[in-house]
Amino acid sequence: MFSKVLTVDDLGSINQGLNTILETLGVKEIHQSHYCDEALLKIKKSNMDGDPFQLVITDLSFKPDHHNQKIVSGEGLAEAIKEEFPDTKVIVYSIEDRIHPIKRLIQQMQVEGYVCKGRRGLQELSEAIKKVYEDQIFLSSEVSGVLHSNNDLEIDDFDIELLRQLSFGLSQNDISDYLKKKNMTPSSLSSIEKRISKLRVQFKANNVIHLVAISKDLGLI
Amino acid sequence: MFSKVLTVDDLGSINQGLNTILETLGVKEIHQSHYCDEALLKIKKSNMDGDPFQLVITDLSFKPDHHNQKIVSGEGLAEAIKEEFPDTKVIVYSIEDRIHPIKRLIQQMQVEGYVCKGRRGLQELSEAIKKVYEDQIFLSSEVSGVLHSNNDLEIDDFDIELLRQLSFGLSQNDISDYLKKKNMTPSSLSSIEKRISKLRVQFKANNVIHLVAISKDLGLI
DNA sequence: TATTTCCTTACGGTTTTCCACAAGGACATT
DNA sequence: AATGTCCTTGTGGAAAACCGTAAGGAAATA
Repeated sequence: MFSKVLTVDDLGSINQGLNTILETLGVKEIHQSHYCDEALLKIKKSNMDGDPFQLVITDLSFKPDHHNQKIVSGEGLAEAIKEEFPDTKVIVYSIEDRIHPIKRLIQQMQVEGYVCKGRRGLQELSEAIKKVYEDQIFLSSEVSGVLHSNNDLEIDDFDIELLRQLSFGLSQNDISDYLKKKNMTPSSLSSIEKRISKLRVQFKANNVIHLVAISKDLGLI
Repeated sequence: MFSKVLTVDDLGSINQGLNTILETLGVKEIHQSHYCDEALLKIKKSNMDGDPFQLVITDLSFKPDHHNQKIVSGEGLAEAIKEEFPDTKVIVYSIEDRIHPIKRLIQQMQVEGYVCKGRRGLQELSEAIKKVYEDQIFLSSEVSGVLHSNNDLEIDDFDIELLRQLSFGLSQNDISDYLKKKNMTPSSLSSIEKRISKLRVQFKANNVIHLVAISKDLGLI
């Protein structure tokens, strides 16, 4: 079993349930952080000392504070960890149950596990830790369909940016001008119409309002 | 101090931090529920037995389950409690930090306190319990501006319904027809345009897409 | 009763979105 | 070189949204 684990959340108190799980599994050293920046520092230090954390368990959402933090979310933390210390295993443990952000964590950030907080959260977290220790990926039963549902596989960064600009209230003409100014392609009004139309078909949206609402519900934007 | 308190969340394990707070404050009887329906049953029973819960502390979001529940959210639970047992104090303790849902809890549901989960969550919860015991209302510092910001005071149920229908992809014409069919007033296309225009001004939205996006961010819909 | 105010409804004109079709260019295959 | 495919861009017309103006009606006020 892992011998040195870091847990990161913004509870402001020790997370007793989580600690108990880790102790039960035989983890010797259990450390805690309440801030992402502090967590990353601890991880760096442990690596410099030659005694790195083998596993990091982090929440996703951290409330802002009077302290200004560079990293403000578990997603950012996961990204930073995987960039600098790709061998450190990461399990994300959060209330989030929307497909897209989780897919992003697994596919882009390459985290080893995702567990939904909730009724079976701690049980699943225990399973997740065991699986990850055996070099497997673990996904909560609630979101196990994430990797197979190729519903939004063909949605690229351009689409996301398009949806974001739309949700900011730009007209399709505005977006076209914006893209032309930045010399990005495609930028024609016609192309933008086409993309939006494609997205609307994919998400079965009646119009752009509906499309943006769906995108927000899915956590796409 | 309260002597009999019920806590409701879907953690699936005892919430040790919360229990400790309650014990420290001198609460004798601490009960727990993991489902809203079960919580309401316990409250009913305690009232029938002549030994009612004096305070209920509940989360807002409960993950659905294989059990089908009548009440699926803390908001519904608060509503049911206040309807049937208006003397029972209710404090909501949740991650939610959007203004509107919280305003709704305080103003519509008449709950006595709202505490944001987060860094200072448990400390604030302790303060909240003491305040509520003294017949005062308590709001987390994060959301203390809620009651004064009269930004959306003049938004009524019609507006909400309008925004919801828009987010479902109905055209303004569709909505007009829908309202006419239900003999609801106003129902004319012109009135709908007017309402939407008013909302757009209030929220400084460039178009309906923007308006719906903002409404979703605020938790209005 | 007369007046004011507010809300609903209607109408016309402009802008934007929606949609089908078509032309041009980049790239790979034959 | 010729062909086909994919992507980008353009065009035109119908539908919907946007915006100002105005008429009608209900309730409150004088």
